[in-house]
Amino acid sequence: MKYSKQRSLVLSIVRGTDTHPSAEWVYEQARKEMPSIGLATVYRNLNALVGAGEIDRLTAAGNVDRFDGQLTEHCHMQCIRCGKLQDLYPINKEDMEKLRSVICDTFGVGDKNVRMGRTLLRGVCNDCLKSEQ
Amino acid sequence: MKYSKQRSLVLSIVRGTDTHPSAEWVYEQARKEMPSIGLATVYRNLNALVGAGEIDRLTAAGNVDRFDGQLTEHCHMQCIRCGKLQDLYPINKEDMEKLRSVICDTFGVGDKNVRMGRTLLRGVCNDCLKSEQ
DNA sequence: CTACGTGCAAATACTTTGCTGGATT
DNA sequence: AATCCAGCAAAGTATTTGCACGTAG
Repeated sequence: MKYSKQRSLVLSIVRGTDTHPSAEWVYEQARKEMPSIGLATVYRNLNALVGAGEIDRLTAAGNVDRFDGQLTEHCHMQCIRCGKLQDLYPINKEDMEKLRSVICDTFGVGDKNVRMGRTLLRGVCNDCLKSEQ
Repeated sequence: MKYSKQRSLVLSIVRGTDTHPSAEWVYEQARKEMPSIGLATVYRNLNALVGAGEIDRLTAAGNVDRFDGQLTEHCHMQCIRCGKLQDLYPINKEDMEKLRSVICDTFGVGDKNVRMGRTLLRGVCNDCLKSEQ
């Protein structure tokens, strides 16, 4: 893949944050550095980088697509009340493997079918649990 | 909530299939029974039924929103190659509870934070595994 | 040098909204 | 009777695409 200035910039922006940025946000950041960049270019590069496995795409109900450039494997969780996305890192790194095998056993699917780092857990976040009293 | 003829029809269509229909598909089915129904009405009713907890919304990368009216708790899995969605039912019903507690332990979140039936597992389906050789 | 990337504007796809009249409780 | 719902058309939002030019490898 050719790494144009624009593509490198988009990648470094997504890698440089853990806020799960939207395309629009990446575009705004990119314009600070390169005012002539176009929104379509940002979209095209986000798609190209997802395709190349350099970043991940997070698609979740009520949200525009978001992107994640963090390299260490982790899950995401979305609150079904407020829609908020958060990162979930396993307490012990090796537990991610164990978790996968429990999931595969539970549903009777093969170990190679599940990618924990791409999985979206959903539930109710602590803030929303509190306000539901 | 008032149950108009249109709303009841939309509900029965979503309840009557396990194919995770899109709004468009529900609309086409609904028109067979009630040709005057409008697409906006279908969207409004799908949203109302999701809000009332009568059906679930499935949002996944590369797909339009889909809906699920199946009442027994199950997970969904999306293939990260072809995008296909499938239902995952636990081999033993009570394993869903055990699975949830393993997940919560792994990430150090509370038991009430996770709703398995709303969670989207992701990975590679058997068909795609095969064709990747 | 050539394939691929860019910026712009227009197009697309899906979903929501405003309005006026109609149905439900 | 009062409130909520329907149908239609128009608007909105997020994202993609066509095209002529530019640039990385």
